[in-house]
Amino acid sequence: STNPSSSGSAHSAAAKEPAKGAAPNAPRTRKKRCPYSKFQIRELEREFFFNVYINKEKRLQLSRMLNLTDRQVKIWFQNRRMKEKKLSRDRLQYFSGNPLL
Amino acid sequence: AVMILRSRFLDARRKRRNFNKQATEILNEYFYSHLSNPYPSEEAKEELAKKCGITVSQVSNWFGNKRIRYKKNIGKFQEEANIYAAKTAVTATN
DNA sequence: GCATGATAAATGAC
DNA sequence: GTCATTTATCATGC
Repeated sequence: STNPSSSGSAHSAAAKEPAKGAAPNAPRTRKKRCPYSKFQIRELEREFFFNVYINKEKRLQLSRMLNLTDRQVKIWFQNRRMKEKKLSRDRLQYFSGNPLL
Repeated sequence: AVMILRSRFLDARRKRRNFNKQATEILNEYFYSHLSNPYPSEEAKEELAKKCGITVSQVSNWFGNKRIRYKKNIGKFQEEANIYAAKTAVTATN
C-alpha cells in the first residue's frame, strides 16, 4: 500500500550499483525486490502497448518520470516480454482443448 | 460466451488450487532423490508434468518454491526428507 | 494462522 | 537481446 515512488529511495539514494571507484570492497548485496506502484505500472504498461521494445531515450524519460533507474525500466520491459510470451503459451494451451471455441 | 470464458481465464491464473496428493508425492520423490542437484532438465520437467497432470510451468514453479523454502528452513523439512529418502531406498532395493 | 501455488522485481548465464 | 533462476510478495486454501 505504501508507495515506494514517493520516498525516492529507488532512484536517488545509493541502493547498490557498482559505484565506480567509490568503495574497493564490493559487498554486492542483492537489491531488495520492491513492488512498483499502480501509477508506475500503468505508465510502463502504456508504453509497452505502443512498443514492446523501448529505446534509450524513452527509457531515460520514463525512468525520470517514474523515479526509477533506467536499468529498472529496461529489466521491467524484459520481464514484461517474457510475461507476454507465457500468456500466449497459456492461452494456446487453454483454448486448444476447447473444440467449442 | 467467448468473452466470458476469456475473462475468466485472464483472472484465473492466480486462483490457486492445491495439487492432488499423488502429484505432490511424485514431485517430492524427485526433489529428495536429487537433493544434491534439484534442477530437473526440460525433458524431466515435461515427464513430471505429464505424470502429475499439471503444466511444465507449474512444475517449474513448484521446484522454485521448494528449493528456496527448503534452503530457508532445512529443519522444517527434515521429517519429510527422511520419509522420501526411505521410500526411494526401498524402491532401490527392490 | 501458516502452507502453498502463482506472480512480480532482480540477477546472471549465454 | 532471451531465459532459467532467485527472492519477496501476493492471493488463496484450509
